[in-house]
Order: sequence, then C-alpha cells, then structure tokens
Amino acid sequence: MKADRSRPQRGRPPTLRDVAAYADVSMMTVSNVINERTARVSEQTRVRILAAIDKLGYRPQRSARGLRMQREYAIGLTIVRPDRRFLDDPYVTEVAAGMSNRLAAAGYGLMVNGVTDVDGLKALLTHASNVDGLAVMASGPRPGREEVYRLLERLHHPLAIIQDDMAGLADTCCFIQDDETGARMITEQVIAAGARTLLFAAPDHLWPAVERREAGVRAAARRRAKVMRIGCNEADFQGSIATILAAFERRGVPDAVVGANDQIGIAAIHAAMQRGLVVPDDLMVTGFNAFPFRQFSGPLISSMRSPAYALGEAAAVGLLSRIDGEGFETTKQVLPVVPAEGVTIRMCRETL
Amino acid sequence: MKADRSRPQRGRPPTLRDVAAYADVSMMTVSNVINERTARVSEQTRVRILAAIDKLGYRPQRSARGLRMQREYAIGLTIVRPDRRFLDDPYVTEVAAGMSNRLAAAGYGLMVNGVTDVDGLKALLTHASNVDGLAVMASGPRPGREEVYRLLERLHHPLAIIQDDMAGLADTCCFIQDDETGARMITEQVIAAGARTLLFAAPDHLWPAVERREAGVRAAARRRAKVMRIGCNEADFQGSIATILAAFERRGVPDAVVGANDQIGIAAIHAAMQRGLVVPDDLMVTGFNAFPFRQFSGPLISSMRSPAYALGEAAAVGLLSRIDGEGFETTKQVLPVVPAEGVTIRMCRETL
DNA sequence: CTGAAAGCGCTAACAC
DNA sequence: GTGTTAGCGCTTTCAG
Repeated sequence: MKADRSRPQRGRPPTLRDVAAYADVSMMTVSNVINERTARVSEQTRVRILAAIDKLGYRPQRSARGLRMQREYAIGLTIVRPDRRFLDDPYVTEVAAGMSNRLAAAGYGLMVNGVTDVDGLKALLTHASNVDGLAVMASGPRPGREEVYRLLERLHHPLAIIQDDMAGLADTCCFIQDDETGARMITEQVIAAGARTLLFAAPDHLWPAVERREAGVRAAARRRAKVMRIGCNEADFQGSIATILAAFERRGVPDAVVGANDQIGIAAIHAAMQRGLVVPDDLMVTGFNAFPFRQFSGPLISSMRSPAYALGEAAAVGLLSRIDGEGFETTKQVLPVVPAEGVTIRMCRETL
Repeated sequence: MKADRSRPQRGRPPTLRDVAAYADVSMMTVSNVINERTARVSEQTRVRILAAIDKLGYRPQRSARGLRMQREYAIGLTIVRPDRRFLDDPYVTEVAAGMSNRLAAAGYGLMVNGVTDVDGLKALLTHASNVDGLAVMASGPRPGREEVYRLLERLHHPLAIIQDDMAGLADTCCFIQDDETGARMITEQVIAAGARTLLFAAPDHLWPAVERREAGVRAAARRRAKVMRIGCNEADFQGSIATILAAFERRGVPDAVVGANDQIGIAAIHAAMQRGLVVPDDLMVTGFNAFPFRQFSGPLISSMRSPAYALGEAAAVGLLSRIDGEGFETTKQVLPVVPAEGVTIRMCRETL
C-alpha cells in the first residue's frame, strides 16, 4: 500500500501527502522540514525528506497554506494614474523594485495593479485578489486621493501610502520623502546664485509630492524672490516645451525655472535652447528626483536625489512587521532627500 | 440562532457563511451570486445578497477559492538582470503594465520578482509563492538564459518567455518582437543615406533581443557596408560615452553609430557632441525601441518603435488561455516593429 | 431555485 | 522525534 500512496496521481502536482508517503514519514514531519522547525526533526529524516521533495518536484501550495494560516502571502501595490502604462514613471518603478525585493526575502509576493481613476479602483477591488496589505501611490487632486484612500481603508488591511501625507486613516502609515526641505534647499541655491524671478513648472496632473515641493520653493523664495507657476502636460514632452516657451513669451524669461521633477526641468532646458538661451548663464534650471534618465539630456540638470527605492523597502518592512505584530509603529515615515550634482545652476556668489 | 451566525466574529473578516446567514440563504446561493451564475438565483435574492455583501464588507478569500479550484489566481513575472533595481528598464515596465492590466481584467494578479542571476532564481524558487503561470525576461549570455528557462520549465506550469527565441521547452511559448527585421530596416535607411562604415554599439550585458538586432544590422550591411562592434556598460551612461569616444579614437569616426537601443544611441549622440561632430551631418545615429525618454535628448534619435506593451498583453492572454485550455496554440508569437521618426539619419539620397 | 455534504492541501494542538 | 485529528473558506455534486 505504500506504493499506492507514494505515486502522485498523474496530472496533479505532488502534495505534502505524496512526499510523506514517498519518504515514509507523516505529513507533519514533512511540514516541519519545510518550515525549518529543525529542532523537531532528526537530521537523517530531514535529508531523506529533502531528497523526496527534490525527487518529486514538490512545491508547497500557497493557497492551502494561506487558507490554514489566514494569510495570502501577498502585498498589493496599486498605482492611481491616468496613464494605463502605469509603470512608466521611474518613481513608481523604484518603489516597486524596493518593495518586491524586500517582500521576496520574506516569502511574500508583490502584486502590482494600475488604475486610471477612482472608478477603475472600484472595479479592481471587486475582482482583484486578496492581499495581506496594500501600498498605494495616487496622483491627482487631493479630494480624489482622499476618496481612494478611504476606499482602501474599508478593506481592513494594513495600508501604506507612498508619497502622500494623509492623516486620520485607520491602520495606515505614510511613507514620504522630505520634498519640502529638498525643494527649499535647491531653491535657496538658485536664489543664492542670484535668481530673483522663479518659474515653478509643475505637471498639471498633480502628484502629492509636487504640492510639498511647491511649498518648499515658496518658503525659500519668501521675501527674496518672486515665484510664478505653470502647469505642463507631463505626458506630452513637446507640449511641455511649448507651454514653457509660451510662459517665457507672456511673462518674460525668469532667472530660473524650478521644475517639479527632472522631466519638466529637462523640458525647460529644451525650451531655453530653442530660444537661444544658454543654461545656466542666461537661465538656471533645476529638477527633482535625479533618476538615471536625467543624464540623457545635456547639460546635466541640477537636481535632488530621491530615496524612492529605499521608500519602497521601508514600506515593505513596515507592512510586514505590521502583519506580524500589532500595529504600525508610527503613522508616518520620512526619508531625506539629498542634492544631486548638475550644471544648470550657476556657481553661488559666495562660492565665486 | 440566526443572530448568532449573522454576526461575524470580531477580528475575523466576514466569510461566505456570514453573508449567507445575514441574508438568510445558503452559502451556495451566495457563491452563485458572487460568481455571476445569475440563472440560478432570483433577482430578488440576488439584490438582497449583494446588499449583505456590501453591508458586511465581504470579500472572497483567494486562498480558499484557490485551494478548492486548484488555482492561485496569480501569474509571475520574473526578471533576470544584474541590477537589483530590476524595473528601471522601460522595456520591462511596458511588458509588466501590459500583463498586469490584462490579467487584472481576468481576476488574476501579477507578481513581479527580480533576481540578479541564476543563484538568485534558485533562491527565489525555494521561497516564492506559487503561481499558475510564469513570464520571464532574462538577460545575459545564452547558456545562462537556457539554465534559467530549464529551471522554470521544471516547475511544471505554463511559461511565457519574453523577447527570447528559445525552442524545445515544454509548455512554453516565446513572445518576441521582430528585432531582426526592425534592425535591418533602420540599418538600410542609414546605408541608403550613404553610410559605409557602421559601428554597432551594444550593451555588454546582453539581452537576447540585441543578438537579433545585430543579426539584422549585419544582414542589411552585407556587401554594402562594414560593421564594427563595441560593448558598453549600459548601467554607466558616462562610461558608455567614454567607450564610444575611445572607439572613435582607435578606429576612426564611422559614418553611423547603430545603437542596440536608444540609451546607447543617445550616448553616441553625446559622444559626437563632445567631439564637435554634428549629428546627422558628420555622423548618423540610430537607436531602438522609442520609449518616451528618448525625447529628453536632443536631437531626437531615429529609432524603431517597440510593441513592448502589446507583447505583455499577448503574454497575459496566451498564459490565461493556456491555463483555461489545453495547451499553447503556438510555440512562438512575433510582433512587428515599426519606424519611429527622428532626425539623426540624413535624408535618403533617393529622397533628396 | 436552494440546501447538505464532502474535500481541496496544509498546519496548530495535542497525543504518543 | 513522530503521528493523529480537526478545520481554515470555498465550490462541486447531487438531492430536494
């Protein structure tokens, strides 16, 4: 009868029972080996079971273990962005990679989803797979983001909000970089280099981080420089250049364009070139985040370096410890932003 | 006793049983409503159950359904790349977004994982969650890639290989774009514009697509132009520029640099500028894939447009139909590559 | 149209 | 150090 049980049925993957029968031990012993409860299994048995597992090509079935343990062994990452190519943004991909790597080390999977708006999110929640916790990156105006977070809050699993500082949500922790300080720092450099009129160029489809960067820019400029603001369609690079050129036309060329991110800063560099302006001599330009693509444009844009990958790691670690423990340790985690070298700010007067 | 069962126990999410008790029907009826077997439930009952689901905040538990149905409701996407930031490559993110969107529509999740090499993959397979099917994008020399695919083949679930043309694997379908034809087309343009010496600049960490592009370049050049080849460290943009400049120094400036992708083509543009060469008058440059970032560099690089997003969709559709049906319909699926406008190829002689 | 019973693969708790 | 029992939440089957 041993032979009877030791042969997995054709077409069905081997189960714990098959391994146990093959190695001639109980299922529990196999389970103990798999879960590295080494104290409870003799070395000899362990080796034999490992061999059986390898021989049969056994892999534990997540759904069965999950049902028993009341865990899905998965964390979701949901992006709310108008573009269905929701991973085109390097910020998103850095966060996702950081999360995925940390989660994989703990035996968890990362499930990524993109939705274009709140209705898309509702549809997703109807059909989407369960997870043990959720990270979310939402763009757009604040009321829409709040609706997104409240929908997710109702799911009753731990929530990590990435790059939005939103208080008052149950079982939620916000993971943000210090955009305001970063924007203040780089704007102060520009002002120290002599700029008195600044053009803050933001994407017209807002990310919450942009709001904080604008606050930092205005804080640095207070009583020292004048700040104008325009919105660009980030999805249309040539259009962004045109928007910036139009702003030059209408309100004159400022001393500096402070881009809400590198993409827009680079658009400003292109706009300057098309007008025959030399960067940084005639016009200074700054960006934000310093992801590798900024090198493609010349001259290299002065920027602030984002800890996006580390933010993803932090969110993963936070969610995992929340799942194992009782609650988030804090309600907010802030990572610093540091200067990234570039050549689109003139040397400071002090430095000269 | 109804009240007894209708109240979900505190701290435990509501189950089908809770919903059934609350709506005063059997569990099966609730299940039928959820799975839209509308024929078997009266409209009245359906509405009542839907209300109960909403009231209780019930969400079906994936692991339980999965155990019963022998499905994980998840597809894996595994990237084999030396960089732990495995999503930095726009090709990968387009594929991932295409897959994720298609899978979500079918109620499946996409689990993304990155590993740096074969050992990382082995470690991942030990701990990673089960899936119903797997897509893989592997880089590096061919023997290593073959080892990757064979490891995954042993998992005994359907496998979608993205951008590698590898025959002879069980239950596997390759999804590739027609890189060879695309490379031949763009190289022919360059030759028609008068180029006789070509420098094919490839990343030194190979992607399989690059092999096909090189074949296309050489096919176009046969008996008409001479092809040299260099490898650049793609992770180091400044280093790539230096490598290209060194090649100019050592072997003379070619008529055209044919980049294996846009990143490398853009590095060639920077190299040309640093040497005072005008593109395309003194040196033509081409790239490949035409993802949005190519606009950041000026002049706009002439390229071929990749259907990467569609490739991801195709892989998702193929895997899903394979899971539901009996086998992959084909063993390979090839998507076309079309020209993307740019200004780094001189006008053709014929055109002038 | 609805209900009852059985079991998917796994592990905690408790024997031995 | 190893075995037994019970049950996680869901759906298929079959009986009303």
